[in-house]
Amino acid sequence: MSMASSSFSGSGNALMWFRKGLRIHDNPALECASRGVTGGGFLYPVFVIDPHYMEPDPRASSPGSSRAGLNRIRFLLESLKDLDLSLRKLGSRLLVMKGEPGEVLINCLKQWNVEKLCFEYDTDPYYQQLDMRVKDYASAARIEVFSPVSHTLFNPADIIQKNGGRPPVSYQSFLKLAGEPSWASSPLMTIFPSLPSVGDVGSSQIVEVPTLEELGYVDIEMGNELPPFRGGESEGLKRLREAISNEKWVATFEKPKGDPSAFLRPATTTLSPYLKFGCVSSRYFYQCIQDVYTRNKKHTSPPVSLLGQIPWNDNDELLTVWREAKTGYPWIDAIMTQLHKWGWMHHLARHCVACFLTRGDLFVHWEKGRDVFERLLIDSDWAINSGNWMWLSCSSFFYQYNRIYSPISFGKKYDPNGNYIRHFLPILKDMPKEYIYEPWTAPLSVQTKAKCIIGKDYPKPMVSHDSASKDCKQKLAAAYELNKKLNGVVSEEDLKVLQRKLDATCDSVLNPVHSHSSSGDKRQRRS
DNA sequence: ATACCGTTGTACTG
DNA sequence: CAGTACAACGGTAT
Repeated sequence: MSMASSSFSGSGNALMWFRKGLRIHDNPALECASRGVTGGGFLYPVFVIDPHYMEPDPRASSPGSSRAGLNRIRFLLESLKDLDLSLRKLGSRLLVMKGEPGEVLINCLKQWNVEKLCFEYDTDPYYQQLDMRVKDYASAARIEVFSPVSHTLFNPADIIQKNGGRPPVSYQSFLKLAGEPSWASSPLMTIFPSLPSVGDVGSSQIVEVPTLEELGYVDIEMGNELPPFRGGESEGLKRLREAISNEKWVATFEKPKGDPSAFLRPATTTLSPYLKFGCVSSRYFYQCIQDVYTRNKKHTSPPVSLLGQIPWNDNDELLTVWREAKTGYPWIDAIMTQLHKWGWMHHLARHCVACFLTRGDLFVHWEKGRDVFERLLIDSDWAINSGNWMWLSCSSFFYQYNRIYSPISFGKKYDPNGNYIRHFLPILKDMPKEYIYEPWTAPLSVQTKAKCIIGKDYPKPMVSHDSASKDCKQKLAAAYELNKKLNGVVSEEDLKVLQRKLDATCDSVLNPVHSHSSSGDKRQRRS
């Protein structure tokens, strides 16, 4: 059938479904929806509040819903508020509705006589499923669907296709396959003088962007530290402009050299939450950086087969201690506290806690850690988060398992005084810097003076890093060896046998350290 | 088959 | 602060 003839004689109405991509600038779906309105038709900009994502879950391990921590929900609400404001300036508004998104959307399509549906393509498994349902309905109802790839610089499907149907498993091969984005030198900023108006919404229940209280978050402790990130396109673009205004900083930026303990003024752009929700377009961000590179010729440059083959522990107690920031290693616990309070940490800080949970010390499955990050980070993205956990746990992409982050010395080299720890773990704020990374080594008199008795006010280390990390290395070596021997085909039974064998030899995880040895006398090494 | 390389280790030395 | 030894993986190019 012909789309042109149907829209000629039809309503001319279009529906823009916002999920991520909460912005006006460089928004191909919004642009298409706006252009798609014909002959006095209307544009319906919609956001659906999904109770599973937004409503309090009293059984969750920390404030928030079952799927999202409070900080991310707050960020999302702020972003929606800003989007609504921007739409109103253009003569439109955001139509906020509550309910199961698929159901709500299909109902809207029916009621409002929509001929064109536009929404950004999303690779998140949750949206893959939802979008399939909505698309199926739309095609049956002869509604035109436009779902562009605009959240990411590249279409993942293109990369996989170029690689012969398989995802690349090294960063170098990914870079090579990706190349230069096709839109790299075309203008992306869309300036809308105005948007088509919103039509009659019939019997649909439209609400204002809710507050946290209206969503049922009534018991939020006030006076608690708020994350220093306000959601929304306006704030995101402001931060982007600030970041790129220092061209020398942009041109010489080297990610591994950033200071993970910097929190008063973080060492990166901190644009990740804005990119995650699409408040800032990743493509526009890319172009801004390219512009700086053009003006600064000398600049820095950028970097699945093993799933389930590593015999990870299935120990939820270890996971809980890690999640609740009670490992007894101040550097690790401070980072986990920042995760709870801010929903954001420096990427190297994320490395430290991810390594500690998985291949470095506790040997807990990376998926457990991923799920904690997925819920609590305000910038968590399903693919990036999963990929990074595979990377850090040496499950894919990265395999040098002997390179383990020390929960003591890694942080110390950036922040010898321990200011970061003092800020996020105030119980340790009076601990002398000689002991702040290893407070269990402080003499009792020092602990008393610092008003922090280890084992009472702050926990003893849950494991000895020295022996735990040795065990982890041994386990990974055994897993890799088995994997090689069996040519990558490891059965559940093989894994169980390996697990039993390793449990017999490695038991440090069950034996917390009690020694008060100082850091200087652990030099014994044998091979 | 082999050599080289890899987004971001640690600990010691001069 | 740069250079080195340590131990040593899989992917990729030749």
